[in-house]
Amino acid sequence: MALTQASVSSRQSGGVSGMNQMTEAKLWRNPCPFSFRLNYLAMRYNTACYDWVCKTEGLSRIEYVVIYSLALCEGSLAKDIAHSSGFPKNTLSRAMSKLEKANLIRKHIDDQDKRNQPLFLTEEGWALFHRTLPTFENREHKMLSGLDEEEVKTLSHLMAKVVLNCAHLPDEISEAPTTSKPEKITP
Amino acid sequence: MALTQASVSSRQSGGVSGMNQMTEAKLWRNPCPFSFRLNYLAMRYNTACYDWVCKTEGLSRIEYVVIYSLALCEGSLAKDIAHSSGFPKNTLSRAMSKLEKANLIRKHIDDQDKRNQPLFLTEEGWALFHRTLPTFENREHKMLSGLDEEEVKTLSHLMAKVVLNCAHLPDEISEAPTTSKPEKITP
DNA sequence: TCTGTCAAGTTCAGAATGGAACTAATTAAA
DNA sequence: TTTAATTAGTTCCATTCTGAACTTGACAGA
Repeated sequence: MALTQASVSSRQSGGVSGMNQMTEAKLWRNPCPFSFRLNYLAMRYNTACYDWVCKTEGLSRIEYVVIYSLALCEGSLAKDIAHSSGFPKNTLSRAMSKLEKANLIRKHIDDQDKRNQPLFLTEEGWALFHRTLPTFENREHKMLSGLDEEEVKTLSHLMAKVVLNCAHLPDEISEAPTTSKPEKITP
Repeated sequence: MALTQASVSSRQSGGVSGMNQMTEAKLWRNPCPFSFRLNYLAMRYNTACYDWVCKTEGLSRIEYVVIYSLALCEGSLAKDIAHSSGFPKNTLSRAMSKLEKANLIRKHIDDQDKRNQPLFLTEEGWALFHRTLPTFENREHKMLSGLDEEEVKTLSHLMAKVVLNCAHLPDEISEAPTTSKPEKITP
């Protein structure tokens, strides 16, 4: 990836951090600084980790997300994974077929409601999870290594708070653009 | 999206927040809680905003990212956008052709180095940016509405710190899995 | 027990994606 | 100089993704 050497040209290098000027701009004079930081950090985490898991285990991002999700919550349904990860259900359906063929997960059938297919990791699935987890933990740990213990706690707490708040937001933004409200058309 | 009604079945509902059990698990007993919160929040922001911009302006996520990036830093090159956004350069190349045809951006030629194509917004590009920005700002604002002013400041500060720290991390994870180091094989 | 509605998951065809090979320009080395 | 290596950006095409339609099952109301 990049952000290492700043191009020294008419667009002078960023200065402070050795980042290129655009990344500096997005960090420090961005009308949506929070969203940029989220996306940037997610990208720095995901690219490294999922490239690695693809190389070492031959699993795509979504396939690994299924394994990981089941490790945290066995017996869940495909739709639960869809909801917590944001992937569409047909993409998940494909991932799960592959994982089942690879004998990493198993589908059960819920006799209460035969539409449901509670999912479970096989022994091989658990083994894969346990041998890959340290790399993911390690990347997260390295990303946070610039913060002291107290700061990590604060950050965790605040982000959890935002996640909870987020659950109440509508999924879709209503058509109307955010023009200043047309109340008080005439005083 | 979801997280609204928890499925009340053998997998009992999450409790606290009205989220489904899997999302609760990923929030509260996840070995990588930070990464999940990042990805989840990014997803909640991106899905809503980019679906909206697609519906109202007919631009894909990456196309809008180009517009937004240039609004923050005109005269940048395609590779700068690639670096700060994580999209591959061929995908960007395609996006830029479309934006140029739509008369939203313009490519100049750097006479110092003819490989470079500094990019600029046209008047129409600026107009599009200005009429769409409020929706993005608004979504960010709503996501953070559960925090008070002081907390938002702290969160911003800590995330910026993590971004800066991240710039030094390697892009790729070395092949070797994170086994305990083989030092001191025999005492 | 129909009949209509909704939910979970699958299938499929058209669209989007991105790795690899390419062009063109620049710089470094011989 | 020539030659090799590097960089910005483009093109190609096999793979992957995803919206929409579909299947199957559950269930509410008449």
